[in-house]
Amino acid sequence: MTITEVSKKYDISQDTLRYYERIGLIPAVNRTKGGMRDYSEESCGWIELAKCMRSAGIPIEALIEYCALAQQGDQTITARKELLVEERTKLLEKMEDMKKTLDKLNYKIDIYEKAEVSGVLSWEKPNA
Amino acid sequence: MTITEVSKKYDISQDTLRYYERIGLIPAVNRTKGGMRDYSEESCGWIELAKCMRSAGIPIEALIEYCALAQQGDQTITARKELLVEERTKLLEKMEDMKKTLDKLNYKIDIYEKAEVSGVLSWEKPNA
DNA sequence: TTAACATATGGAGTGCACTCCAAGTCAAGA
DNA sequence: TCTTGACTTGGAGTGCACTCCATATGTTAA
Repeated sequence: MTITEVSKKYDISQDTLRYYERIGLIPAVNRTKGGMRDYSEESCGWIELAKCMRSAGIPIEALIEYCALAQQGDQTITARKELLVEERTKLLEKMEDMKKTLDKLNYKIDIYEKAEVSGVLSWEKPNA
Repeated sequence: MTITEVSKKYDISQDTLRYYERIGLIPAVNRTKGGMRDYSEESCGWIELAKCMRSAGIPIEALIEYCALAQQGDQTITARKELLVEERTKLLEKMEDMKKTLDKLNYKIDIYEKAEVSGVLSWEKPNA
């Protein structure tokens, strides 16, 4: 696959794809004789993984380390697992924060909806 | 309350507290005759709200707009509600992304745990 | 009063994650 | 072959959200 195809398939800019490869967030991509990138099935797998992890805010640093470990073979299985467990813990914490914020948002939206009917907001607490 | 007290109470740096006020993410804080900040109960409510919203990644821009609207009185109730609804939608989308990532993380961790026992990882798919 | 410390301001600097650009190379159709 | 457009690299620039700094002024205990 060309970079244009991969870019469209995963909705990631070509600049970002090149950037990810340059910093080692994904392993080096195969090239044609001319030097153009030719994404294999496996490269696409890495792109998909990168997109998924980044969409959840997993830091670039952690993903670079994961990629480096993965390229060192089976003796890094434990290290990789620990890295993922650590990121999972952080992710769970973030999700809890977001749940709390969601509750607050729901509460405030509810108040505003009632206020739209009654016309006043005097009973709103700023920190509710 | 002094800025030091508020900083400790909400675990936000004094720099960040001043920054939030300067950019209008919270309304102006009362001052003593000498010009020092004297946080009221209401100011603390705003700080708490800011902390909660920011911890979920709600962008600064949106919070500045919300704060500006809130200071204009009851005629901005609908606008404020719409702003919150929009942010809630984005938050929900982010939470879904995170859920997907969590599932993938769980799946991969599970694979690594099994591999630790069997000693090989040959059956791992990169994009699983 | 005076030393020591807290707080004020405006502006510069940082870290992260892209994103854009210039200059050159490769590839495919007329 | 020539033109057009896709692709290459290294490096500079951007946007967001702080974070730090220098200098000055306020506050408090001795």
